[in-house]
Amino acid sequence: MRIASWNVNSIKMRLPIVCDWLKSQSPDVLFLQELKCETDAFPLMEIQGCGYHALVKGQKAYNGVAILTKEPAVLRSEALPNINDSDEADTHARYIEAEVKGWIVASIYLPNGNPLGTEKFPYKLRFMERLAAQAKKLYKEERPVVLGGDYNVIPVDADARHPENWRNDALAQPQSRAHFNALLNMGYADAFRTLHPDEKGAYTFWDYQAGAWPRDDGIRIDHLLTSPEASDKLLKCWIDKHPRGLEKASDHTPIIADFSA
DNA sequence: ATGACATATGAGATATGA
Repeated sequence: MRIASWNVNSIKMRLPIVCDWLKSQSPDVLFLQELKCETDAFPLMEIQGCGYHALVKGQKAYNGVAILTKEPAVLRSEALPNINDSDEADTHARYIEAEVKGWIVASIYLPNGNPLGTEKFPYKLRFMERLAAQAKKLYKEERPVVLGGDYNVIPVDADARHPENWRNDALAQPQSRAHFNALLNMGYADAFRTLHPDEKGAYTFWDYQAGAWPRDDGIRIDHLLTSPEASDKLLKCWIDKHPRGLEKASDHTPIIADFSA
């Protein structure tokens, strides 16, 4: 079982790169984020032409998530539940959950949360609370679960080339990290860190601006979190930097994990 | 340094990203 995640920053702009990557890496499951198109505008025919099924939760202009699978998948959810009935409905397309080959998988586009001091940061933290509640529910099913996506969290300073540049950023705030750690503390594993505990310079995002990519000024914010039943099967986890160097690249690059059976 | 890039929207600038 090969499961990957990639924030493509517009599926329409990235379609040729994504199709090439599907053919070369042949993942069983690929989580996509930042589709930036409505569900009906998703290039379904082209993806099917690459040999994949797609479950899509789109939205006009922003956000948008999908789960691509070789085998047909069954949709489980298109949004995180609210914790309190009084909470207003979340209109952002940031979560989609499915079952495929006995695995529970979810593609997550966690809010960025910047700038601090605006309503965007508490929205990020509330979203993370709702994610934790859903993660706990899935954990109790005692099945292989992979929660993958753009978490928009730099877990520790070692996950940034220049951590000092992120001190006042929502991605590295103690509250953001605490919510991320809550997922680990309830028993999910950060697949990449589990297999590469001391590796430095492992990044999944490089800004378009100021030559961040050629200077390797990156951060690790795309993660695959695995339940114990999935962690037990984890064989390999790596970041494929190649797509970030292509013409018309996304600012994120894929993270991939291989599991036994 | 609220800038540089990139993308979507809509048809010119503005919102969003991280």
